[in-house]
Amino acid sequence: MVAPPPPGPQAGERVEGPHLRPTGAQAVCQLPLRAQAPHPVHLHPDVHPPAGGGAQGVTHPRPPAVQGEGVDLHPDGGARKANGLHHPGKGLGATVEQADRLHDLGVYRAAMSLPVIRIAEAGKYEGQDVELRGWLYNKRSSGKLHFLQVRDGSAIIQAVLFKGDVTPELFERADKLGQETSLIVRGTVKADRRSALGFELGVKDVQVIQEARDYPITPKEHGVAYLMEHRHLWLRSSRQHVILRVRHTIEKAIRDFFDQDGFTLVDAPIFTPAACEGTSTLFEVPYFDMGKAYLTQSGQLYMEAAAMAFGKAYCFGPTFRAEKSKTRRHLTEFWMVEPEVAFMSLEEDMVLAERFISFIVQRVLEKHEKELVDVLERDVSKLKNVVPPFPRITYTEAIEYLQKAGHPAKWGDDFGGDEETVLANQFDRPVIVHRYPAEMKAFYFRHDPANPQVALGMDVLAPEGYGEIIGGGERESDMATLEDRIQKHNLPMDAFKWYLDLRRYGTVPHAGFGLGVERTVAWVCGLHHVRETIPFARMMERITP
RNA sequence: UCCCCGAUAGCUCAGCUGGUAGAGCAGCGGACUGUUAAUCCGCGUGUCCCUGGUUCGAGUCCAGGUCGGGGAGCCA
Repeated sequence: MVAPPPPGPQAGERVEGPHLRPTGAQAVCQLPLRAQAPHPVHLHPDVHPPAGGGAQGVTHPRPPAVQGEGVDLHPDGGARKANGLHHPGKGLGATVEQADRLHDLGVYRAAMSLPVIRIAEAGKYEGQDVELRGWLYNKRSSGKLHFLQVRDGSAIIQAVLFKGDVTPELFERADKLGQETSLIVRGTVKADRRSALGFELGVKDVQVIQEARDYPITPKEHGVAYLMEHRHLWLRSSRQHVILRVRHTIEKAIRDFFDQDGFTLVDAPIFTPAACEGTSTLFEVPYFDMGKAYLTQSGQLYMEAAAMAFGKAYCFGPTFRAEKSKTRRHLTEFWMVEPEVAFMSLEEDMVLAERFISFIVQRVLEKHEKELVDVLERDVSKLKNVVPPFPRITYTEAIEYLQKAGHPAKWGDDFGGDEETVLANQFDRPVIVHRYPAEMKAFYFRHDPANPQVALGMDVLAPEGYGEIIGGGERESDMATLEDRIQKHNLPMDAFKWYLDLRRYGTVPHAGFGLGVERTVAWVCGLHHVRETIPFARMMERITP
């Protein structure tokens, strides 16, 4: 738990406007608008393949202003209200139209032999004419030239229009395009030191796919609540783009780590018959004639079965908690990865956890150090420390330390957020706290043979106040002991029959842990709140978008 | 469930001890051949969250409600 001086942006944080997002140029639901009499070299063969959806009537070459059914085309930006923004598909056979569009694009490419490239690889095409497909991120102008910032999901490039290089119609039109207008740009890649990317595009031609108006996320500040309402668009912003790419890298690193280490991915079920641990509040769902089922709060028990089958196994999936927690580190739906290993002790579990976390963090640094610094303003020196071994202290030592530091903690209490932060702040990398009072832990933890008062469990606390990112430990492998615990915890023995079978048929010592993906991403990125670490956050009072 | 804070223009906010609201940005029109949240000139914008109360008069004070933000407990 955490309640610390938030490292990242504060509660009232503002976030930038523009956006980013991958995906190819597709799903075009609006007829393209084209510059009249385009650049001589790059004439638009405004010839659609025999328009199957002839309803559009847009098969004529270069109409001055074509009116289709429900769709008006405007050669300039003057008549935007009529520009069909609000009825994209009206009167269109969308499928046919899309097909035409894609076919159409193919014709252009073939006819002009222009490579269609992603912006991130623009450097490979210096001096060449290329085609980019994307969205207008922002624009500026200065009299006789316009600067269009175009993004395609891979990066942003500045496309420069000189008045003398394009038709007057196109030049005027370009100045009126709204943010997030989808477009295709053709031009020459040029090296330029003034560009963040190192390259610019000298524009020869712009083809508008759909003209966007009044995009809600402007290049100015917005509140978090507003941005969360527009999460589906907020994903396009450069900040969100970095965060979700780091999440992607972390998820890939998780899979790579376990894959390289001989683990088998075994997916755990989402519907479960009862509370696995008997602790948290779960989401109930009706389940045919069998009464109620619950959304999983952990795949661990199933991973114990998997570990007995595969030796080393892990699951990686969503987890659900119905607790009414309104904090910056809680979601009702979050992702957790849970490895479980046969013949593994608590000590080895801690070694696995520190190797695992270090691997993830170093992988993120390899791939995203520049973005972490430039966009998220993360102090990466604190991440570079994250290498084994991690400091380890027992719960009892932690309590003693807190008491010396003047906290009213006593043995048997769980740590509050403040205490966790105080502990974590003593170290320059994650700290492992182990051997908690047995009573605080779930029934399946093995108790320490040297001191039955404590369970062989461990938590990994992230630095800088991010709190618990891993919880795990060694499981009870003795059947009689386990049966006894299930009874004492008042859990339904029936539901654990299969679980006890794991002890009946070839039981072995085993251990594992669970790592919360969102908290890990929040820590690595230095974010204030976990809601930014998942594409569409589910929280107590938010289920849309 | 409990505690604290907030709600004013499309967005972000200001609005003092009560006198019927105003900045920046966005939008629109114009200027500018190197802009980087471009700049400069001009234009428009309001159920001041809702209901009731106090008052000559409420954005402002009071009560209740709604919605949002943060925290506690619990967890990853």
